[in-house]
Amino acid sequence: MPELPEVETIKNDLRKKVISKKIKSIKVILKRTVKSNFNEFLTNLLDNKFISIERAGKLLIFELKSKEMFLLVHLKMTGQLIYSENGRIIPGGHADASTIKDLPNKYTRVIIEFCNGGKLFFNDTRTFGYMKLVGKKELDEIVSKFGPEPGAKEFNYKYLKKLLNKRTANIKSLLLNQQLIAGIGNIYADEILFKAGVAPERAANSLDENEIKKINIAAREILRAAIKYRGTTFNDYVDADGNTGNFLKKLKIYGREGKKCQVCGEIVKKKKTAGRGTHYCSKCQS
DNA sequence: CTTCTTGTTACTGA
DNA sequence: ATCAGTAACAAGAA
Repeated sequence: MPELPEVETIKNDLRKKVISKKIKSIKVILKRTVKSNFNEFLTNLLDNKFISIERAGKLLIFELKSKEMFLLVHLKMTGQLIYSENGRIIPGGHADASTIKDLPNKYTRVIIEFCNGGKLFFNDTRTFGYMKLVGKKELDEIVSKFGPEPGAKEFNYKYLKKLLNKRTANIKSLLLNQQLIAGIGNIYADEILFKAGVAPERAANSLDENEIKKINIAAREILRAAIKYRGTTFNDYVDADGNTGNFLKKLKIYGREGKKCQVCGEIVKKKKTAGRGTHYCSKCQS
């Protein structure tokens, strides 16, 4: 489940690999993955090059050199973007062994080939992810809908307080709302609330100053640490070299249902909140 | 066989 | 406007 730290890792990896390389060919294996007009998609990308890669929440934005066009890539739950040269994955200089053996594989939906022979594989088991070409105006509309990211200056106590004050919804659903805060998904929402000591079902407007501050700080710290560890691989996530992330072993609550809480020893529980599987410690979180 | 998994959008009824 | 719940999308794991 790529969330902000995973998409950030891929972005940083790909910047070193595909910027300024001329696009030689595009192979669209599953048409439905490409949300743009098919011929437009091809003609705008061919012989073009990416000049920058940015990220808004969980959305990747590849800026194209000509025509002020942008390639958007959303990985949704199972999407992967893996770059390889000469059929081999180029190690990015970090420890974990690659989990990807064969490329393309049965889940490869799009291949972008560059003039140096390098290929960018878009794999996606469940095919919810997409690629889409947009102009500047449409890009701005999309990006303007995202709330501030936990790492941004605007994401401070004042912002959070104002946001939560007037809302009765449970805090977890608001952490997951990309229009309010961009980049948090199910794994990090649970981790943030555990670290903050706040129960996921608490009504946002019932949180006191101290709890809001704790959530604010926990969000910043957990996402920063997860980026440092190159993200969490729970199921499908790999970085641009096909390597798994290293934050899984740092998770304190997500996926630990039935195990002992690492802080107090209570059994970690799981239930559905905000429509998602939600892990929590009934002793540490209230 | 059923149930569960999740990012996002859409829809319902409150 | 906000909210909780659900479906949809899809494919695999358990």
